[in-house]
Amino acid sequence: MPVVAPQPLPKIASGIAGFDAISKGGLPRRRTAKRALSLAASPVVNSLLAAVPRRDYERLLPELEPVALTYGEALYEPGQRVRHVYFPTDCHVSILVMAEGKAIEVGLVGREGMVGIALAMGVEHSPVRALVQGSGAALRMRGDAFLEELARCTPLQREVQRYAYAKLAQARQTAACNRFHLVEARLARWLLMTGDRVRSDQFHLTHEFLADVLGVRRVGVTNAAGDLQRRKLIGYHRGDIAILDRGGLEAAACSCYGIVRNLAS
Amino acid sequence: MPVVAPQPLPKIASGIAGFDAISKGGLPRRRTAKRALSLAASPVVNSLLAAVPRRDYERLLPELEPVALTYGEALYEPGQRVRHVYFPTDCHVSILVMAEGKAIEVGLVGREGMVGIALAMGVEHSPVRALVQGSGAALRMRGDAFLEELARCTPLQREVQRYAYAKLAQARQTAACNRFHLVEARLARWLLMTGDRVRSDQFHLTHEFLADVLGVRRVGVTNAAGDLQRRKLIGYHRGDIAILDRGGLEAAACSCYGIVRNLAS
DNA sequence: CCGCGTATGTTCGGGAACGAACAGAAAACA
DNA sequence: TGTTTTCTGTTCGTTCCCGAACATACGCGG
Repeated sequence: MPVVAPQPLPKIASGIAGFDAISKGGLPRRRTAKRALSLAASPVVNSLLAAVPRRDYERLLPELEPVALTYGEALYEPGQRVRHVYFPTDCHVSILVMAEGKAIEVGLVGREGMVGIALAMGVEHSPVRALVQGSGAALRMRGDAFLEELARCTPLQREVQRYAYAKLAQARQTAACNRFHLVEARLARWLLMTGDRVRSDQFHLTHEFLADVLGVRRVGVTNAAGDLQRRKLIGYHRGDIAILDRGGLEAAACSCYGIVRNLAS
Repeated sequence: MPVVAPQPLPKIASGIAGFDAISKGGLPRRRTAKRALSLAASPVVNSLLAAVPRRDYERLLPELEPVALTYGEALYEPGQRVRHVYFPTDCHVSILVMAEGKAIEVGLVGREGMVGIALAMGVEHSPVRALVQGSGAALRMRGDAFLEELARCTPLQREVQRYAYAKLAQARQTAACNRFHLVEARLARWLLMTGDRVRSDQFHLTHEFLADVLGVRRVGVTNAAGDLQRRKLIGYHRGDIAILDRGGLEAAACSCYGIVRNLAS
């Protein structure tokens, strides 16, 4: 079976590792992000939460539960009721549409966004699968608490809505991309996007997993990746992928990379 | 050139034709739709507007300008500022993503929705092209007036948000569909969806136009359509398309048809 | 250090769609 | 009426990707 099987529920972070590891990162902060509020003695590293004014944030804080998400964990399954929303702080999550046993990625969420927009838009059941793709920390919140806060806090509402629209635009671009672009270009785009999310040029991903998110055969990934490697754009070894030549990889990727990145604004 | 060239601005309806033609239709009304308010002496036939309570609606009415949209007219071009939102009452509009000279449809809007969600979500410039695909009547509203009303009217806000999420889900499903399904199945789905929008089994569309919305060559459409015709599922003649066997066509279409229809709820 | 699971590489035949080009036929127009 | 435009049908060689199957290589646990 290609995609990792669903697992029980996310475990509580066993040591909030990663939280302070990020704080030194050069994340371009949002306007309201200069507060240094203490959640485990670290600043707010999720862009959406960073939009919440200090006063509101303090009320909201006890509702935010730090969790450690691990590779392969499914946060939502299609048709399931959405009980929690997640704000990644140091991990990223794939949004997958399932069709006839196959899967394909239609969105990617990192610390710039949230998982569970459906709730914010008045929809209680997720039509998609949300799969943790890069292990790490996130903040989890109960659905009803989130909705309450959303109703109360206009800045958060604004940010969430803009983010939701970015997701829409991203999904639309992906629809076009899936139709027009070759596997190799799509692979390159996807590696770049993942690199952006993990803020590193190295990460761990098997061809099998890549085949799933791209909606192609594993062999298709092997060929495309092999070609990229021959051209010294990437290197990999048993799942350890490294971006060697970012510029070259961007040239190999389709224009959708730049378009989607700009959409996220 | 495949897609019809952009045109100036929509003209004002020269005789509000179509408005009363619809009123007898058996549209499944929304819960709040039993009011019989008079806009050109006819009830509200747009589902989103139907969510507006009577009191708010009366204030909103003068802002709604009836316009006649004609086939091929572009309501938005990519990158353009969104000045108006449109509520189709008796027409439908394609949302297209442009990529390298080619186009592909990523959404379809009829009387169940609106064109210009971007504005409602806090985004001022449309990343997509909105092309009138079935001529007919719509209600147009200035962007700022719409935003004002949105802020004031919670029921409208709710409906618009749910609709926006439906659009997101639709775009995602389309992304998967574009990747996995054959031209013939996608064509069948698309004909069914259009039939739903125009509430008829007959409409006018050339192969050339179909090729554009499906993102394939015209020849691809000719072949697929020829096959569907041979199987007596559809009939056509120089752009006049008729669905002959709806059940059969649904069988020929991919499951995305049912999925997307249910999402629209 | 052996074996087995996981990850990657390679091959083969086949099908769907592509780009390009041309032909016929119906409608629109002059 | 004849001419032009629009719409549809058909062909050809090519490319990309598919499904299936098999071969190798690494690394962990016994």
